[in-house]
Formats: sequence, C-alpha cells, structure tokens
Amino acid sequence: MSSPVVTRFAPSPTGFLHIGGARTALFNWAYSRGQKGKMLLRIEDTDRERSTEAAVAAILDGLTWLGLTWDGDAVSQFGRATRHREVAEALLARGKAYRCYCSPQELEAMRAKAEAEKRPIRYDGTWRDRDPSTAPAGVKPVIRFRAPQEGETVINDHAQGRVVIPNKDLDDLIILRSDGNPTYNLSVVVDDHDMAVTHIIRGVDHLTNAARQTQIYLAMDWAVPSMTHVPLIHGPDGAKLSKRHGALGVEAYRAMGYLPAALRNYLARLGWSHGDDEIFTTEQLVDWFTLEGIGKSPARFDFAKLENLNGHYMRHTSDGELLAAWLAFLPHIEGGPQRLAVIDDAMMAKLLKAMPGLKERAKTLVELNASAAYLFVGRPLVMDDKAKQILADGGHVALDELLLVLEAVSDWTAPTLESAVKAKAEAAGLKLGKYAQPLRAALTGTSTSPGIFDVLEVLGRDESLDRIQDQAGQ
RNA sequence: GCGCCCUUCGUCUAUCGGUUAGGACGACAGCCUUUCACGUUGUAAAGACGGGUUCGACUCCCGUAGGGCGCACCA
Repeated sequence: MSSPVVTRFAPSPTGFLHIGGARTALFNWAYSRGQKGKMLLRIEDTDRERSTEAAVAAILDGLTWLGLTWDGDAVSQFGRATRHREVAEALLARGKAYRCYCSPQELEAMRAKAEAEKRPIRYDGTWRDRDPSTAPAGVKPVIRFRAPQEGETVINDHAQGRVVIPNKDLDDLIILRSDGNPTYNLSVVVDDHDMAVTHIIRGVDHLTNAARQTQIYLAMDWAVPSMTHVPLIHGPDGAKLSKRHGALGVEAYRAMGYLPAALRNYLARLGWSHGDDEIFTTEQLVDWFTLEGIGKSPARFDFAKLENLNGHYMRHTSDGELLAAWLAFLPHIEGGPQRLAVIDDAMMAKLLKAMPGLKERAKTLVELNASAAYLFVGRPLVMDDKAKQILADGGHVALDELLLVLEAVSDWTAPTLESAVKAKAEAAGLKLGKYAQPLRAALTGTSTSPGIFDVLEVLGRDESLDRIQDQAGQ
C-alpha cells in the first residue's frame, strides 16, 4: 500500500470564495474522496493587513453550501508562524539562506533600474555572499533563500506535464520578513510538509512558485509532493474573469438560484473531462476523477450552459427536495423572507402540488420563485403590463367568456384536467387555445408563465372562478 | 523585458499517427402541445498560420501569430 492521499485547499481570506477557488476545492475534494484519502483546509492568513474573519466565514460557508467537506479543523497558517521561523533558521544554519540588509527603497531602485535597462526584474544578490559584519547598523534584515543559480528545476506536473524552469530565473526570495514574519512560499512548504500533504492541486498561477518551493523542499531534504496545476477560468471574452463575468463569490451563485449539485457538475466539466460524459452524479465524479483528466488550456465561463444544467437538475429533483431547496434559498433573495413568512401548511400543500408544473419551466430557483408568484398574489389581482397586453391582445376575448370557459369545467376528476377543460370548453362552443394565454394572465395576475392547466389544478375550481370574476369586475 | 504554459465548431470538450474529426450548451429548422414549457428529430458549425518528420498528421518536432500566468518584505 502506498501512503494515503492527502490533499488540501488553501485559500487566502482576503475576499469571498470565488468561482475559480471553488473549482480548485472541488478538484481537491473529488480526488481525495476518490482515493479514499483526506482533504485538509488551511487558511492562508499570514497577510494580517488583508485577511478578515468575515472572509474566513464566507469561505467556509461557500464550501459547505457546495457540499465540499474537509477533514479535521481548518488550520490557520498565521498560527504556525513560530514553526515557519524555526525552518527559516534551519535554512540559515544549513547555509541555504542568508540575511539581506537591503531597504525596501533600495530594492525598489533595483527594480526600476532593471526595468529601465529592460533586464529581468530580480534581486541582484547584493547580500548573498557579503560578510554580515559589513551590515549597516540599525537595519533589520530579512532572510532570503539561497536559490541555486545554475541548472534547472523540474516540476513533474500531473496536468502540465514536465515543466522545466531555468534556475537563473529564480531569484533569492525573501522567506522571513524584517518584522520576523514568514512569507507565503516558506509557509506553504513548511505547512504542506508538516501536514503530510501528498498531492498539491492548485491554479497554474502558482506554477512558478512551484519551482521556488521545490528548491526549498530540496534544501530541507524533504520529499516534494505530487503537483497538479489547474488552468484558470476566464471570462466569456477570454480575458481574466471579472466581476461582471462570474468572478463572484459562490454565495452569488446561490442567490442566482443555482443548485449546488448543478454547479458542481458544471465546474467539474470546466477543465476536466471523462470522455463524452456531460451530466453525472457527484458519486460518479468522485469515482471517475483523475488528475490526468485535467486539461491544460484555460476555459471560459459559460452561464448559458450552467443554466441548462441547472434546469436539468431541477427537473430531476423530487418535488419535496426541490421545495426544500427553494425554501432554503428564499432568505438569500430580495422579497424572499416576506414570502417565507406567509407560508403556512395550506400554502405548503399548494406549493407541493404546483411543483411538478413549476419545475419543468424554470432553469433556476429565481425563475421558480417568479413562476410561483401566482400562489402568493393578493386580491384583487394586479396585472403587470405584459399580462395586460396579453389580455388586450385577446381582443374579442372578453372576461365573461373566460368565465364561461371555467364554468364549463365541472368535472375535475376526468382522466386529466387538461382533457376535462378542453372537453367542457368545446361543449360550450369555445376554443381553449384562443383563451389559454388571456386565461393565464387573468388567473395569475402576472405575465410569468406557469402552465395554465397547472395553475387551474393547483388553484382549484372555486378560486379560479373567483379570480376571473375579480378581473371581470374591474 | 525575461521565464513558463496554452491554441479542435461561438462556448465546454472527445481524439492519445490512420475516424465521414464525436458529444454537450447555444443557434437555426421540424415534430409534439389548440397555452407556456418539457421532450424529441434534424441542420449549420472546428483542428490559428508556416515549415518539417512519416506511407500517413488535429495528434510528434521547429518557427510565427495570438492568448494566459509569473517575475512583491501579497497569497
């Protein structure tokens, strides 16, 4: 038996859990679950200026909503600073690091000069071999890693393949700040090692860091974990994902009415594939997920496809479950709480009865919520402009004619309501097709489009008649 | 500027030297439905460009173009 797989998701709490992070978490989760291993969660909060408690909460909440569970408690990277310093000292003792007394101003000047001369922007190694006794008094030094200057660093990446980075392009990065706090590249290596992480799965934006980190592992004689760098998600225009595109927190997707299972499925197919399979369960994802199935090119985020998938998931969710999902969703949208407040047992029964007709017409919970409006409208009904237009377009279709259609319906237990309505309408000498749209507008008070027969069925004969009369009386 | 990576229908992708280049979303057209949908059938739609290697390249190599990422006392 090889050692058990341990993956980790390591977000920095400087904002919400954005969609790219969510996918990274999903991949880590799916891989660890499929390998019967563990997924750890580490909050990379060493940047005290930008890290917030609210962001930590948002990330945990987002992961939970998406159904991605982690093993053990979330680890705070900041809380491990002492250990990081210890390793920095160890590197110093091994001659793999040195103190640098350059001031931020000097470094800035160094960068500006390099840029002006169109040379690579790198630390010039001023203190790499300089005698520390020549250090200026009163300057607090940083500790820099003594990176190899010759040769190359190889990353055997499961998604990217064999990536070779020339060592001359890796400068001596700072591992311990002048205030004694560790920097990212040191902390990551130390934590991943201490937490016994076997597989690192993260965005390609960390690929160059992977080379630097590899050198730190080597300097400490630690085993380098398996690495997988996942391509990034781009906006519809191929450029970086902006807020307008979808670089939103997962809570925004929740508010847009997407189901966690649908989002999981969609995200899984962005940058990963399993033959021609498009729609699959989370169990199948876990079962099928391999690192080799991850592609190398960036993917664009496509809301149309997400919507389609979400609609599919909604239609295939049982009425009870979908009702529960909608109820849980209501607090997250405008007007939702008010609607939630008026739901009693009778309303629950109506909703459940209406659900089959509602769900096949909605692609998101937002749409489901809109179509369900007819159950919540007060009387007399207030029609929106589009609904009025529909009634007006009926032209010669008078409200009392609509009433006649309904009155013609006396038998609600016919094979299907639809056939009953049609038969009775026909017996009254009316063509239902002509009345369908105005009838719906009159019954629902809106232009939203639940199926007319569903509306009749859910409302029942008496309420339906009442509603038409309301309209006729206006 | 330097380094690394990417490039198949509009989009997500399959293909791992030999296929009529397949699927899905979207689009368009038809069917179903005397409503809205759902469902269903079909159509259009792709290997960035230029060189090689090979009996044979989407697939391997080189170059060009375009795009992405990285180059902080951020993570």
